[in-house]
Amino acid sequence: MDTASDQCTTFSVDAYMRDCASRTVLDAIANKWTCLLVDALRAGPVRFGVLRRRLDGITQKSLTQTLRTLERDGMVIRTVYPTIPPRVEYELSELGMSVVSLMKGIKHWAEEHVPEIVAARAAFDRRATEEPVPISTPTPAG
Amino acid sequence: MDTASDQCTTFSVDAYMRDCASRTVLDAIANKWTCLLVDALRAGPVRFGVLRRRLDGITQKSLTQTLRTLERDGMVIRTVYPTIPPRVEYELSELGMSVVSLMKGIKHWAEEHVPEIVAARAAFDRRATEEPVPISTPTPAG
DNA sequence: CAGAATCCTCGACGATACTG
DNA sequence: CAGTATCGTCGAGGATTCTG
Repeated sequence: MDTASDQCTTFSVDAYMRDCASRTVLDAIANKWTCLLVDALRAGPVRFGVLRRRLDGITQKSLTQTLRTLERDGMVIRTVYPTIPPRVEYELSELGMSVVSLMKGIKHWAEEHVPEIVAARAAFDRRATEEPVPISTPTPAG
Repeated sequence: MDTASDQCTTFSVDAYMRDCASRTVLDAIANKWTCLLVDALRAGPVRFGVLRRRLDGITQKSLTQTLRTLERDGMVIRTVYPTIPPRVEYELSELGMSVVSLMKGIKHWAEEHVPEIVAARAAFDRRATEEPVPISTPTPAG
């Protein structure tokens, strides 16, 4: 995507996997929980337990993992209050806020075009099911 | 993301997995080859073999699969010319063109912010490595 | 040429149990 | 409360072989 943005020549996979900025972003946000998590953090600092309840169905492991990854990516700030019992708060960094904007763009595109996608899938599956293999349909091609 | 876009209350995972438009889009384009493939199709109709050579490193299986998925999603149009040897051409539909726009937005955000992400990762990893577990470092907090 | 079919690996994610 | 540790599943994607 970066390698051949102007010209469509030959792609180098290795270079792509290393250098393509879009891949980095996609890999960072396309995970199962990342988008929901970022969304759940928009309103401000939240404690771990609250997040877990907010993202109904997430595992502690997945939540910890996703948060850790986002923290490593500089999108989430983790603050530990050394009290008993422990208390940890998570909030979006500036970069994290920017991710919200990015996701807003994706969401906008999605709401505009997902219906077409759904329709296309339905049509495709219908064709695949109904069409009992048109063996001899001599369509006089142009 | 859709379910709780205004209010951050409780998410229903099931509803999210079913209904969230953003998830549909992310799942559709975040695959390993999809972005590169769409990019490789931008210039116009291309034959299978050309695509395979253009996406250096892709397997026939992965290429076929990715193309089939994109076709099912209504983003790619597949045209078969019943000649011998067979000849199949792939091109972007209008929806596919729209995906290019979407990816352009993602790419823009990426080029703007990936450096920060990379830096954050480096800093995080450095901290994790160097810091030899500060067992008894009585830092007079505050 | 443009695939279909098969086998295999590997990482994401869930379930469960334990802890400071 | 906020995790860590361990095990198990499941699907994406690669490698290889075969075909109309």
